[in-house]
This record gives sequence, structure tokens and C-alpha cells, in this order.
Amino acid sequence: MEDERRYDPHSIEERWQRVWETEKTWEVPNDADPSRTTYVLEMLPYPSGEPHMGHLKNYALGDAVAHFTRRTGRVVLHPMGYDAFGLPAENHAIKTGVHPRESTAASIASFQRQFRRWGISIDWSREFGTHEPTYYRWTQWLFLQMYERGLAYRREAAVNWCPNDATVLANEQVTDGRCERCGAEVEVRQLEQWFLRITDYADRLLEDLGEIEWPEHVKTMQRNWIGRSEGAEVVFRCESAETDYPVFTTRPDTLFGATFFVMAPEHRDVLKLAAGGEHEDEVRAYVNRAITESNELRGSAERPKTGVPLGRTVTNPVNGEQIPMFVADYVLMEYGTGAIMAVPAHDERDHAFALAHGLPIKRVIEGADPDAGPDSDGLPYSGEGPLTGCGTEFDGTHNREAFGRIVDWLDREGKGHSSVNYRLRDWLISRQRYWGCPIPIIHCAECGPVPVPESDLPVILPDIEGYAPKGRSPLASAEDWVAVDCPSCGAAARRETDTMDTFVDSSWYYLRYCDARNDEAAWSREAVDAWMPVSQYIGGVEHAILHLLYARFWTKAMHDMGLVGFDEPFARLFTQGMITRDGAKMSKSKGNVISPASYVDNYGADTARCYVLFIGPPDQDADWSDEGVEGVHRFLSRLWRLSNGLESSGSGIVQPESPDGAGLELVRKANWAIDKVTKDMGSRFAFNTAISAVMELVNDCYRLIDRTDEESLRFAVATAGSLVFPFAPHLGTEVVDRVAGRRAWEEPWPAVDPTMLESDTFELVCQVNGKVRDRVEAPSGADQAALIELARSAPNMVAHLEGKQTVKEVVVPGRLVNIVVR
RNA sequence: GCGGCUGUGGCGGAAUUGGUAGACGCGCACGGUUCAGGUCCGUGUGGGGGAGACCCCGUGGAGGUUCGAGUCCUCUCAGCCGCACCA
Repeated sequence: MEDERRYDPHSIEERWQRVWETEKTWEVPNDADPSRTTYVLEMLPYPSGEPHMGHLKNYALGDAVAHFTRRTGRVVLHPMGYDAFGLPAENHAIKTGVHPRESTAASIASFQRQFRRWGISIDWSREFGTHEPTYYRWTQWLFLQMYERGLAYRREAAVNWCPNDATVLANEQVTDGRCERCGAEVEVRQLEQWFLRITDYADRLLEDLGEIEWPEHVKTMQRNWIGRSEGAEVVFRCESAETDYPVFTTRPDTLFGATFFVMAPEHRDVLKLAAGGEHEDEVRAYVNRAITESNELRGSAERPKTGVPLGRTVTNPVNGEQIPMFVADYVLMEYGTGAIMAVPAHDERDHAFALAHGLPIKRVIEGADPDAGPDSDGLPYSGEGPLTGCGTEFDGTHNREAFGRIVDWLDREGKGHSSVNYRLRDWLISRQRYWGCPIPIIHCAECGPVPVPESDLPVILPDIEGYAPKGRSPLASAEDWVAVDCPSCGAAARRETDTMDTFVDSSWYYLRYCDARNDEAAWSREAVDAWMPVSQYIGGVEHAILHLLYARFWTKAMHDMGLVGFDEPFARLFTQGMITRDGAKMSKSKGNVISPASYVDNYGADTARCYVLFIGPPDQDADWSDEGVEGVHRFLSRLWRLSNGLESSGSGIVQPESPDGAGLELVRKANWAIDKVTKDMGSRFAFNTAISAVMELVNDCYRLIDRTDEESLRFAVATAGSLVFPFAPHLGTEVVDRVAGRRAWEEPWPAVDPTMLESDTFELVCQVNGKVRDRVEAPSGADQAALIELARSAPNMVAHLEGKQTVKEVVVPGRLVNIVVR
């Protein structure tokens, strides 16, 4: 019934998966010799529904790297876990009433099944989900370590508020200023929130980008996100209020051109300054409107510049001029000091505001904006040039020089100093959500926030009645859980009811894998130092900023606490491209979603895995094609049929002593393939060309099969199996087993026989004036003169050289001769 | 607006250091196997010209450097992504 001549991936794959499962082939010890360890890690999946094509690509990539690395003699840690807390499971619970724990467990089970069917080489002894108390106990512990060192703190902040669902939203839940779920316009509310002090690490996060091998565009994105600006803090005094107001500016060289002064609506002195003045009511109304408006609305640069005068002035420290104060929503409280000096001649925004409010525009740098019309004054001009119109010795000085001199002057006068500012904000980690890690803090009326004692960890996430948001954290409804005694004074107190952002969970999971079953500590320093940093991290670009920045920050914080001995978590990073369908992102609404499971059912895991790697360069987006899958399946079938037609040598993969004719050709091709695949895997992520090299080898086997000796063919086929193993581990194993009687994963990576990479002759390309005119067979060792002679005597060369005068002869040994003529 | 990425046959892509453009796969065409279809095997396949040997053109576009450019430089067009009132 069963056709023996037919490649049957399912029986092959199940058979080897059983071996790997029972022998625990991919498990590694915690205390491996650090000089031999390599840590290969793919970003852990968020378990929601079934794995999709992006997962298949991610883990096929990582597994190829892991397999290849193992066979080069390294001990490889290749673990798996689940980023299990998060909003989708909670939203599902709100809709269906099913506890997030149940839907998450179902999804995890599905991921586990699929990963096993795909044959991914995972050390299952280290598996965990971030929602398990044995994991989040340590998330809480680490949070408290940060709290004790002041790295975690609580303050009031503006957060996104959905008036319809009566809940706070995560930034990720706000799309175009609207609530992702109900579509209501999001408001801003001031609430007490927990933050992690990532801004303390801004400079190190920036500098250490130089030490890690990451794609340049990811580093650039992180640099832009951190947004370091150098400038100065300058003090403007408001005499009538007897208060100094510092501002941050990147252009202290334009200080003489400051003609007004603007404060953010959130600035706490705004109402006080306006009080009693003629604009008091107007200011109050303006501030009230501004602070309830969405960031989305306020953030637009195209928006007209509005604002209200405060009815007071400040003194420009360099010239003593009194300039008017305003409140305007284009100034952000979160950046700098929440107040700015406005230089309308040299700043686009200040210019727009000055025009709208009839304020003076004073040029202090010579130059004109190139985009300004010929009849305009060329303002606002933000370029460089000499200073002008200051009425001091600075006039005529180039602004670059004036920058430093003005800052020095301010410093001497006690009116300012050089300063650095960052775009990066502290990381807001509290979420008014149920399905997350509880923040281990107890609020006591007497003692304030008190950490939960270490011995009481973990603070278990309690079961609750309803998940629907009611204007406060869902956990607040678990009265029995919330009410506790203060660990410090024993008085009645209440637990913190916010949970942590899920990015906290995923900021340290890679450390836990190193020592996943430790119930005494988050990890032992020895285990972590043996494996970390991750040698190769692989995941989607969508995490280029948040996850990858948070994890770097976390590692640096752990390093400073002495918990780890390194301060970058991921030495090398690879970001994979998306798999699209008909050129578009797969989504349920487009109806173009295809699942890996159906392809694994139809063609086997090896075909599905090979195809996602063959489809194109892995860092680029690639479009899925069913015909392409069949092509890869055909290739694997052809390799299987070759192995099926051969008797096993039972003695390993052995290159024949001295093959000749077709046999020699095959042995050479096999060595060429070894060389090609090794280079493609070892020095770049070129899986697509590596697979095509094995295809070429297989094609040559078919081409030469009738003329070659069996030993050479066996060597070529076994080599093909051995080389394809990292991409198609089951078939690779099957072929090496059948033909050579060895277990592919235990075989060292094949070594090239350099003598087989060379041949006696090569094809010499003959050019005249850079154009190919002929090709001739040339001996490999021939010298330049001999090559020129050969080229000149090639038939079509003779025709092109006839009657021409030679100007120059260029020889590239082993490749070509180019004769330049007139 | 700022920053980044990508443009190569009918399609996905290859060309690692400036040295034969189009490897490999898909698709298509023809032939073989087969009762037939499919499978499988083989041959061909950038465009144009020529009976043919061959010739011309060709890597988004325009220039440039070079004996030689998909690759380096300048300008430019198109598409995608990230950030965006950050003083």
C-alpha cells in the first residue's frame, strides 16, 4: 500500500522527534564550561491562538543557527518560554468570561504541540511562562531591588484615559488618538503611576551601542529614541514674582534673539503667575482645555500656534531686556524644564507663534533659509552664520564659536551652564489591568508605600469576578486580597492594585533560562555568567525600540546591583522580515492568513521550514507562494530518493580516496557545497543561498548518477544530507542515517578538502575593451603572459583585435584578461 | 520635516573584495515516461536583430570615476518603515 519510492515526511519526522524527545538530546547543563558555550535565542512568543508564519520563520532561523553552532563543537543553550501576561488574553476574558489563565494555557499547549511537530531543538527542561508564580515571584523581587535603589518610583503623570470604557489605556492601545477597543477619543488624566528610572541610563544606553553587533538601523532607531541633545540651561528671572525660571536650549548662541518666553500649560507656576492679571480667566480656560486634550491632538506640528499672555515679563540674562511671558501648548512639560526662551528669527515654531501674536522678530544670525522665497527676509533661519544685531562684542563671531563663549559667560555670571537633555522618558510600568504581574507594594496610611517582604513573595494574582474595567484596576474589586496589614507598622493597609507592563516580564526572561528551576534566587550568578550574554538574538524589527531598549536597561541595572557580570544582554541581534501574502501583511480582516500547520500537514515540517528560509534574505519581507513550497518539497523528495536508492556504507561520511571522472566532479561539487554553506551560515545569515547550494549538489547527483562510482555518489548524498540538516533536520538525519549509518546531529560540521576546491583548468574570460568576446579553457597555474597569449588566440578575440592597436592589457589571475585597444 | 531601508527577467531572488549579470527556485515552452491527467526525467527560457558564426541593448532615471560599475561617487525618481511642536 505504502509506496516505498515516495518521500513520506510524516513518518520520518515523527520517528526522529521521538528519539530527540526520549534522549533529551537538546538539554544542556547549567554549569557548562563558559569557553565552549553559545546562547542562541529567539524572542519568546506571546501565546495567543495558534503560532503563525512569523513564528515559523523566527524559530526555523534560530534552530538553523543552533544546529549549525552545535556541530561546530559548541555547547548551545536554546530554550523556549511564553510571554503569557497581556491584554489580548484579558480582552478575550472580558468578551467571553473565560479566565485568561485558561485561554493562555490552551494557547501555550498549541504552541508546544507545534514546536514539537516542527522539530525545533529546544531544551524543554527550561521552559516557563512569565505568568507562572515561580517566574513572576522573581519579577516582583527584581522590582523591589530597583525600588530599594530608587530605580522604581511613583509619581503623578498624564495617562491615556478612555471615557467610554472608564479605564486607563496602555500607549499601545491607543491608535490615532482613539481607544483601540471602542473607538472613543482618548483623554489625558493625571494619575499616580509607577516608573522605572531608565533616563538615568540614557548615556550608557547610547554609548554602549558601539559595543554590540546589531543592525545599524536598529541602533539608529534607539539613538533617535533616546534623542540626546547638547545645549545649555539658561536662567530667566521674573522680577515681579521673584522667581528664577531655567530653560533648556540647544541654541544658546541665539540668546540675544529671544523676544518672548513660553511655559507649558502643565507648568505649576502658570496659574499663580496669571493670578490677578488681566488674562487670568483666559489663562485658566486655556490650561484646562490643554491638559484634558489628547497628546495626539496636541502633538501635531501643523496645528496653529495658540497661547495666552501671562501678563508678566522675565529678564533676558544676556542683555537685560524684559520679554513677555506666555502659556502655550506647543511647549511640553516633559521635555527640558517645561519652559522655553523663544527666538522667532531662528526657530520655526517660535516664528509661527510670533506671527500669530504680533510679537517682535529679532535676527541675530546672518543667513537665509534656502526654502524661503527670494523676496522674503529668509526667516526663520536655523542654519549657521556669524552673529549680528546683538550690540555686543559677539557680533561678527561665528555662531559655533559664540555658542561656547556665551555659555562660558553665563556660567561665570551664575546665569546658566552647559546641559544635556534627552527625548527618552522614564518607563511607565503600571497598568490598571488584571492579567499582569502584581506590583509588590502595600500602601499604608502611616508608612506610605511599603515593599512586600521578600518572604511573602510572590504576591499571587488573585482570581476575580469580572474583568471589565470599571474606572479602577480590576484587582481593586478583590477586597479580601487588597486588604492587608502593613508589614512595617501592622496597621490596616491596602495592596497596590496596578499590575506591571508585560514588557517588564520580557525584560529579564533570557536571564531566567540560564537557571530556570532555581527556587532560591532569580538566577545564580555562575549559571548566568556561564551563558550570557546571548550570542545571537533573533526576532522581529517591531521590537527594535521598546523591548530591546528595556532589556538593555534592565541588564545594566542588574549589572550595577552586582547580580550579573555583563552589561549588555544581546551581543548580536538579527531582525527578521515579515512574511506577507499577496504583498500584504497577513490579517484576519484581509482574509489572507495562512497557518503553518496546514503546510506541515501537507508537506511536512522540513518543507515548511526550508521554504521560509529559502524564500529570500531573512532580514527582508518575503511573500509566501504555494508554488514555491512545492519546489522546495520537490528538492527534498529528490534528495530522499537519492538516499533511498543507495546501500548504507554504515561507516560514516567518507570522501573516496582518489575519485576520477564523474566521481571526481561530484566530490568536487560536494566540497564546493560544504564551503559555500559553511560561509553562508558562519559569516552571514544567507540561508537562502546555502539551501540553493545544496540544491545544486543534488542536481549534480542526478546529472552524474549514471556515470559516477557508488562511493563518490554516497559521499555526495551524505554530504547533502549533512548540509541540509540545520534547515531540514529530520530529512538531513534520515539521509545521513541511511547512507552513512550516522546521526547527523552528532556528526561534526563537514570540513572542506581544499584540494577538491581547485581544478586543473578554469574558464578564462576574454574581453576587448571590457566586453566579453570569448571564453577559453586555461590551465590553473598559467602565468600572466601565458593567459594573455591564450586570450589573444581565442577565435572571436582574433576577429576583434585585428587591425587594432593595443593600449593596455589587464590580467585578473584565475578569472579574465581584458585587452584595451584603439 | 528628520532618520533609515529597498528598487535586478513573467515572479521570488543570486552575484561575499569593482572582474562572465540573472545562480537556485517558481512559472512557461518543447520532448520522454504514462491509456490519459498528475507525478517523475530531460532540454530550453532577459529583450531585440540575424539562416548562422555572432552583433546590439539591458540591474528605477541622469551624470561621473575606472581597462572594467548591479557594486564606488554626485544628483534624481518611486515604494516601504520609524520618529515627529523634543526648544
